[in-house]
Amino acid sequence: MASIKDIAKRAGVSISTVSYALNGNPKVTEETRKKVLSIAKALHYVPNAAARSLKKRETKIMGAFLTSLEGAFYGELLQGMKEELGKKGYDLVICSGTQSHRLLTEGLLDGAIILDRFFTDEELLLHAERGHKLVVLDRELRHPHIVQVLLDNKAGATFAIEHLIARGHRKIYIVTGPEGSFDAMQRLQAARQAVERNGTVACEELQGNFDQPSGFRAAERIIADYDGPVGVFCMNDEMAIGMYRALANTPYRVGEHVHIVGFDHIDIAEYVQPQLASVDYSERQWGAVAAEQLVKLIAEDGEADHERIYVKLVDGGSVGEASTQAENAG
Amino acid sequence: MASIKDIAKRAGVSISTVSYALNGNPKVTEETRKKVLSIAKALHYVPNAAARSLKKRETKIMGAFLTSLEGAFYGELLQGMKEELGKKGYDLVICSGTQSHRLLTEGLLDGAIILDRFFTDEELLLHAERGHKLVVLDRELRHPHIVQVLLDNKAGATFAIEHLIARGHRKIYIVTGPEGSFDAMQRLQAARQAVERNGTVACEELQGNFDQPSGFRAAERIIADYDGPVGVFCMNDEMAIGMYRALANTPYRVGEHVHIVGFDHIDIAEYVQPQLASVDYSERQWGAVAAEQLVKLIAEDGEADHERIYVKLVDGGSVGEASTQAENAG
DNA sequence: TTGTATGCGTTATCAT
DNA sequence: ATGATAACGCATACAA
Repeated sequence: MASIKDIAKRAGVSISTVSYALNGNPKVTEETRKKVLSIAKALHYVPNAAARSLKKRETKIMGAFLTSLEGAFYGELLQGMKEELGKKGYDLVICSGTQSHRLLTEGLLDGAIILDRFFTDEELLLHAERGHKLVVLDRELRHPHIVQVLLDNKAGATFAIEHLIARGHRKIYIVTGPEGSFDAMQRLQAARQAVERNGTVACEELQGNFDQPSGFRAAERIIADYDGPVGVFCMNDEMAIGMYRALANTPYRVGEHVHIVGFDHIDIAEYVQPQLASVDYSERQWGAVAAEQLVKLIAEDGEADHERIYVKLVDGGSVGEASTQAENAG
Repeated sequence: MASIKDIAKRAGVSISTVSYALNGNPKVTEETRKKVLSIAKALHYVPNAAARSLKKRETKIMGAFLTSLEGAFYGELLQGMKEELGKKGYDLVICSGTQSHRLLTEGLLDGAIILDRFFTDEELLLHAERGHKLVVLDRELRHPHIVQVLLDNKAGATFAIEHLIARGHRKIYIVTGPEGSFDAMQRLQAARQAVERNGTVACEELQGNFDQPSGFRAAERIIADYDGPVGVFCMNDEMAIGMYRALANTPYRVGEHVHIVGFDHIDIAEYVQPQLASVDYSERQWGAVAAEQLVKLIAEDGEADHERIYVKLVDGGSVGEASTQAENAG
């Protein structure tokens, strides 16, 4: 509650002298500087963020916007952002839900990283148009104040399909992501191309939406039509896990009857039996790169570049050779 | 960038009229109100958070402080907070790291929920003393401006130990949590009591710190001394998972030679084989209750109550009957 | 080296 | 019903 005014009174100087002393301005005497600082400490003085940012027109706070707080997925990503931003003197806050979009527009944030389908492109472009800086992780958006740091979805999906084909699978299911998802769209497009490049593969698409229940339902569909080993590309690991759960109650075995590749290589992928083959990338790096570009965008005003985060396939027992022995389950 | 001043100019009225119109003050004519609103929309007017909170001395933003952004643990908890706060007109931001503690002190937040061992008690008490409101989830702290919403750790630990004893185990290990952790301390204390209440049980404590590697190391210790089936209470699930990993490379089997109970009932607990018995509670409810109390504390100034979150034991194959057949592994 | 004065955008009090 | 004005806490250009 103590303000520079209170300090000024106690120190017998003016508020500007206090301000100078507090901000290390060399104009002030070492003596008065010390006096002011000691009084400030005694009064537990803390600068008021609202007043300072009203004046300086910056907050030194960046925001990360997520579609949801749930799921094991974002920890490393956020950690990567936080560390990188911390080095540059920024704090990071995580926001979620359309209600919190106001934090962006009301000027509480110096910049933001977006991984949130609840933002419309129009909303983001309007915000950029008003002079604010953004990094988008989940869409392609061209604007001088926006930089994209995108996963290499196409490479990942291609790896996944090619892995299944290399293991001899000629019947492949693709379990897709939710309608609005940019990642899902890119993965689907690349997966289709990979299938088509190989004329002999039969491919069927099942609608999913990145959560476990949708993977569970997809598995039920696959079982209903089962007449021999199949490959499945689940466009994320959550759905693959849902599929494991569904198959656990049946005579069908992962890696034997149903061969699964996921995407994201989340922690659980390492613990399920058999281990889930999945497309992997460094979440931490993704976050760090995004943060780095955002700071650049703000500091150098427009000199930041779009970036791509590379992926690789991590093998696992969830994909075996397509063999005719497995035609009958159990 | 447009301010009420700009709107006033365009509308040919004073800034106070604009302010009234924008805030729905009935003193202003319906006609001018409409004009002001339409101009505001045309100018993409957004109120400036810094100016408003400088004046009103509130931000309508609450903060949740976490020790780390990593780990699958906090999703539901935060969701519970966000939903509850949203209903009451508050936004929630998630913060982590000592650097971000400034957001608290600088008045950017109307209140905060603390689950972060990097805060010292002194720091929190000082903050409360300055008039701010806090809910703590990870310590006991008595102050008129602080309310506690704590897990019933003692009941949980007691359940865990009693479960092992009920299954016939007479040799029990307790894998503890990190030094500073309030939850760990409470669990340990209750576990010791539960053991002592039953005179015939041999008990040994192994130091852990809530992460997987420490569970892994504890398992190695247990194996080294193995001479018959043992019960293990891992004070959280992460360490239990680490133990699973360690045992996977040995002839010892979970639920046969080493019988494990965890705490938190995290998602992975359902996917490991055999399923991990663990102390469960509703994260979502925990978050919602914390949020509710925080709002109360701010609105009614001191009329909020300390709350306790109840727990229950979820059984799993990780604990079987203590049987002498299992004395020799493999 | 220090003090005075102004303005950031808003709300709110007091006139008119 | 509307306008002029002060105040919130801080930074800073300018005066002394």
